[in-house]
This record gives sequence, structure tokens and C-alpha cells, in this order.
Amino acid sequence: MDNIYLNVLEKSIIMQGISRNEIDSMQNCLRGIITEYKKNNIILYEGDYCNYLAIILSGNINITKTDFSGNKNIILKLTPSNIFAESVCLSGEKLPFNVEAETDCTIYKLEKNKIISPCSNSCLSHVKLIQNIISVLSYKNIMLTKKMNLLTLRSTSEKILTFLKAESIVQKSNKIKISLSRQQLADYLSVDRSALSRELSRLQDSGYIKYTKNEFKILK
Amino acid sequence: MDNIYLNVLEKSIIMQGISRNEIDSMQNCLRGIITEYKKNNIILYEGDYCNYLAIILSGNINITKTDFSGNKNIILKLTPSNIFAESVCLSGEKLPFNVEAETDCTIYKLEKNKIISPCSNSCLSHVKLIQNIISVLSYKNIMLTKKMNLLTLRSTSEKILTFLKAESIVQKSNKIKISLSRQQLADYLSVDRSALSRELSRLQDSGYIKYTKNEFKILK
DNA sequence: ATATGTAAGTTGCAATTGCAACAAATAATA
DNA sequence: TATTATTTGTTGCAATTGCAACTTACATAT
Repeated sequence: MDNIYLNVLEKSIIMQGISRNEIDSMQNCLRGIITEYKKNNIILYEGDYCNYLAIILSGNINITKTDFSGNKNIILKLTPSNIFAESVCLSGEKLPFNVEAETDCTIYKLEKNKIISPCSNSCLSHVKLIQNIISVLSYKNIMLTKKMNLLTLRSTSEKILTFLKAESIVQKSNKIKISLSRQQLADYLSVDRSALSRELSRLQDSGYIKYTKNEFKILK
Repeated sequence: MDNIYLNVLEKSIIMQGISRNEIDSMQNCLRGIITEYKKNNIILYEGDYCNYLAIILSGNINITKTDFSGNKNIILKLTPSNIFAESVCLSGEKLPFNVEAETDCTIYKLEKNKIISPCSNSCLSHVKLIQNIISVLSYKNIMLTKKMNLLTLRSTSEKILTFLKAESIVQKSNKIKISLSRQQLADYLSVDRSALSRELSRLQDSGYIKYTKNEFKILK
């Protein structure tokens, strides 16, 4: 396989701990297919099935979603060595979004069956690949679950307090430093930034929390 | 292994396609451990790490979460042959919830390393187990992603329209039948039931949708 | 048919929220 | 340092929402 492509694959999260040489020789069992797409082409449509996991070799790709009023929203921007369609491919479910080529791009497609079936020569790198995929899927699961815990709450103040409490458990302290900006936190909690600011002030006034910049303290 | 336990394991989602005999003999490579817990004991605490995937052999278990004001909420009720802690175990992340024994119970613990490392005798059922786990994780991922798409929206009407649009894509029609009751739909969209009813009426009045009972039609 | 129970729709009201526009604080740059 | 850009906080306002209480519709049992 092309050296430049190997460089990209090497950086992929599902190739962690697998050497360039191994990636190259794994091609014998994986038989990945390299496909090119032209700028603005739609690679996968919402509702499609997809039997491959994709790794971007070159170019940029957007995960998009068209809402009920027809506006196209970019949910995620992907760059070389990022993967996509992994959950869709491995679960056999339909795509819940579109995948579009923002620029001309090249992707490396790994077929589901080739991934999850052990190769005849039972190569260790293939085992490692599967372990990496399990890591990626389970990690995503935890992140989604954590976010879900917040998003199902009905008020901004509940979201804030729950977020801070969860952070305090992780950081094992009542004093919490967060790495998100206000806008990022608002996006994460899925509320308006100014409404977030307002609720933070209120919670401080009512004595629930105290904060300066990105350092928070839970009081009650 | 105990026959009754094998009956339960056989029904587990991660044992699909693996026979009772195979499950029994897989014990040679999996070396699962059977542990008992007394009613009301806490099996795992939020913030803990956990290096095993668990299958319930007997008894009932609750996934709970204590909110900032100290109220314990039951997020999920689990019964024999259900699994838990799979994402936490396989990702190495901390638990985002508690696990409690609602009744006296018995659980079967499978260590992460034993699961993801191929056994020396490279048994086929072990491969199938890993495939099942990948299915479970990726399926959960898709479900969580779909729900997230809805929960990040800011208004109930947006949630409704987006939900219906997604369903119409899945059901390939503008006429949609849904299997959820109003209360279940409200819970799924994470809004108040009466507020949901109100918005449904409004959307119908404004000519966006039309519905009778659980049959919906998208108009614009 | 009548009674009982459950699910769904309606509505008033207070509280919360998003939005917009602006002010203040902070960071980045010339 | 002065200037500019970015981030954060504040506030008025209209719209949305949750909540509670009640009505209506539908189903099941007596």
C-alpha cells in the first residue's frame, strides 16, 4: 500500500498499537478497498445501510443532517485518519445522518465481515484491530450515556448542577476546573449561552455554587 | 456449570448463536466468576472502575443515579440474562451510574482481558461472543445517537418534527405509525406529556402534521 | 349497561428559556 | 500602550414549557 496512506492509517484510532508494516500486511486479510469521491458528492445517505467501516485517507468529509425544514446542518467535520460509519456498519442499522465529501477525498473501506471474522492465519494485528474497535465503540457509548444523563433533564439549572456533580465525582473534589468555554458548555448542555450565564448567576446568588471563570465550587 | 445458569446465559444477548454446550465449555477460556449479592447492596458505585462485564444469573438489579439534591433515581431495571457494565468495562472509563441489587442476586462476571484476548485454543464460540459484543455496542451507539439528535433540539415542536421525519425515512412513507404511547413518546423526547399533546395540536392546527391516535402524516 | 380505570387532550398560570442587543471583561495584536 | 477581537455577563421581552388540575375518550371488567 502507498506509503502516504500508511502514514494516515497509522494515526487512526483503530490502528493504535499496530505498526505500519503490520497494517500493510493486514491488507491480506482485511482486503480494504480504496475509493475516491469528488467534492460535494454524497457518500452515504440517511436511511442507507452500509456494510463497511471507513477511514479517511485524504480530503475532508462532513457528517450532515437535513432538518424537517430542509436546512442542512453539519454535525461533524472529519479529516484524514478519522473513521466513520463504524457503528452503522457493525450494527447493521440504517444511517441516522448523511456523509458528504467536502473536498475531493479518498477513503479506505473495510468490510464488516472481513473485520469481525478472524483471518485464517489468525494474525495478531487483526486481534488488536478488533480490540481497538471495541474500545472505540464502548468509549463512545460512555460519552453518549454521560451526555444523555444531562440532556434528559428538564431545566438548565438541573443540567448545570448535574454536570458539576458528575465532574466533582470524576475530579474527586468539590472544586472543579472545567476545560470548556461558556459557549462550549452551553452547546454541551444544549442550551442558549446567555441562558446558561443567567442560570449560573442565579445558582451563585442562591448559594448553590460559587465560581470564577472556569473554576467552580459546589456549596450545597 | 449449573444447568439453570446455563439456561439464563443462553438467553443473554451476548450469547446469541452459541449453544449451551459451547457456553459451558467456553468457561475454560473465559473463566467467569459467579458472585452473589444481598438485597439492597450496592454492586458498583458511580465513579468506580470496573474490569468485568456482568450477566445477571438470578435476581433483579437496578441502575441508579443520585442527583445533586440527593434523590436516587432508577434509570433501568435489569433481570436475569441481562448484561451490565459492558461499556464501562471495555472502555476502561469510570461508571456514570450506580448498580444496586434490588433483590438477592447472582451475577456472572467476565473479565475484560479474558473477553478480548483470543483463547489459546482459538475457540469459535469465543469469536462469536466478541462479534455479539460488537453488535451490542454498535447498536447501542446508534440508538443513543438517534436519541441525541432529538434531545439536542431546543423546542418540543422541533423534536416532534425531527422524530417524525426520521421515522418517515425509516418507514419510507409520509404516513407514520408509531408504537409509543403519548407518555412514552414524551419520555423519549424528554418533555412533559401535556406539553407534548399541546404541541401536537398546535402543529396540526398550523398544518404541519395530521394525526389520529398513533398514526401521523407529515404535510409540509 | 354501568362502573372503573387508564390514556390522551385541554387550559391557566408561573417559571424558564431563547433570542437579540448591549455592556463589561479579558485576551490577542499591532 | 493602544486597539481590536473575543468571550462572558446582563437584561427586556416574547414564546415555550412544566406543572397541576380537569375533561374527554377509550377500554376493560362487573
